[in-house]
Amino acid sequence: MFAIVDCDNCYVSCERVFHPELNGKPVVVLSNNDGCVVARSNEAKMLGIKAGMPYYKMMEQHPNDDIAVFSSNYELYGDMTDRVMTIVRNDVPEFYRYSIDEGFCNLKGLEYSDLKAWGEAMHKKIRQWTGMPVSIGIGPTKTLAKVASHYAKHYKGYRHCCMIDTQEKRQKALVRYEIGDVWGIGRQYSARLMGMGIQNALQFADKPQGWVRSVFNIVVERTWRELNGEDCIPPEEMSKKKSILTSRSFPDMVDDIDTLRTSISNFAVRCAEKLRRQRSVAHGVSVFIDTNRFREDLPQYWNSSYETLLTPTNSTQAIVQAAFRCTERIFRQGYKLKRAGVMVSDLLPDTAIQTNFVDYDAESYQKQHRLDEVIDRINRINGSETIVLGSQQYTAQGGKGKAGVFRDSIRHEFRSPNYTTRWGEIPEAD
DNA sequence: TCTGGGGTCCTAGGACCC
DNA sequence: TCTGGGGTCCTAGGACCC
Repeated sequence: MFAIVDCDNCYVSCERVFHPELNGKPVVVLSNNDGCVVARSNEAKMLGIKAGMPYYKMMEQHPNDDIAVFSSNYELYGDMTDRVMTIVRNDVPEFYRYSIDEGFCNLKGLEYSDLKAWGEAMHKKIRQWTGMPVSIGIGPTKTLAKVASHYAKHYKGYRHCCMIDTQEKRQKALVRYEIGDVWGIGRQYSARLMGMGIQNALQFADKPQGWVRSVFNIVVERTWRELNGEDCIPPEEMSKKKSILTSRSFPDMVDDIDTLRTSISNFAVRCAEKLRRQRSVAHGVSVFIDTNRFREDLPQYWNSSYETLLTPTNSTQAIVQAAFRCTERIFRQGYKLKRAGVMVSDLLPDTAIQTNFVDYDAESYQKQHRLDEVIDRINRINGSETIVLGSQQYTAQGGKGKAGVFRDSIRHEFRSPNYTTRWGEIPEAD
């Protein structure tokens, strides 16, 4: 049997831990730049606020509703959810983190204990120790566990834990489950399935396997098998990433290369840090830039550029320089850019670097490596961006540009403090 | 005025090889 | 008029997830 532990309205719940007066009230958390609604409390959902709705539209549509609004604070959410997942990990034979707010447990060996009681106790413990409300679904496959967690979340009677462990329970759960809510069935597939008269998960699961395979593909077929009780999604302990992307939308549009380079530099530095954290090196670096697709009145331009590095690396300097070269190749005068990003790909373990004869210089390589290590350590202890490259802090707009004070150019007007990681710090005092 | 930021896997088709 | 039969690798695009 598998269990999934899933934080309820994760980001909202993190904020509420430090604002208990907001329990029972509508609360939303916004994406970067305070752009879209990315998390909603149940009360906010009941007001009809949709996920992904632009913040300004929410304000237009709800001028008189008393809605608490937070900018996203990933440092806080990351730390809170780490605590939750640690509690679970320490209590089960096998655990893997699936996303920031979910983790799967393999409960093998516990089959003869009362798993439902285990789930209820787990919920209680997490709530007590961290303040985070979670829902727990248990089933013979991960997809069925997901179905179960949906019921745990929406029906009080389950006391935060629902288990599918018999055929009758499976059928009862699936017949009332919309096809589009099934894990692995997204918008496109559910539209097609509905067109064929398949509304709920049981109708889908009852179709012949060969039909599913021939009309769709092996991915959808795998979901079908899971719904029929066959475990076939491999655990994949979120091992190392195969590519790493750092990208942002700009709060204001960018049309000069110096400002763009500053952002690209920041993104490349983040990519290099993430590479080193997972002990990988990258063979490829790419950069993309994009105008604002919502502004049909402005000329549109998007492009990307990729380059292969002679020697795979995770050195900040090498990756920033490659990203700069990519940027030069695609930047065009006269376009207002809204978004850009840096991606490192073709990742390899840092233990197996295939060096290149032409440009490999062991001494400077070692030097750079030690420098990166020291900077990582300082930034880990003192907070990220304690030390930055010169190229990261150019500010054309100037303004707050106190020398040596690096600020990312992201709007987050309603950000809460990093309660659990940096006491006393007031982010974005200005 | 104002619209996020990450990832994964699969498939079809083209280039290229013998 | 009629023009083989395999392979592999890479890429772009499309689907999905959170």
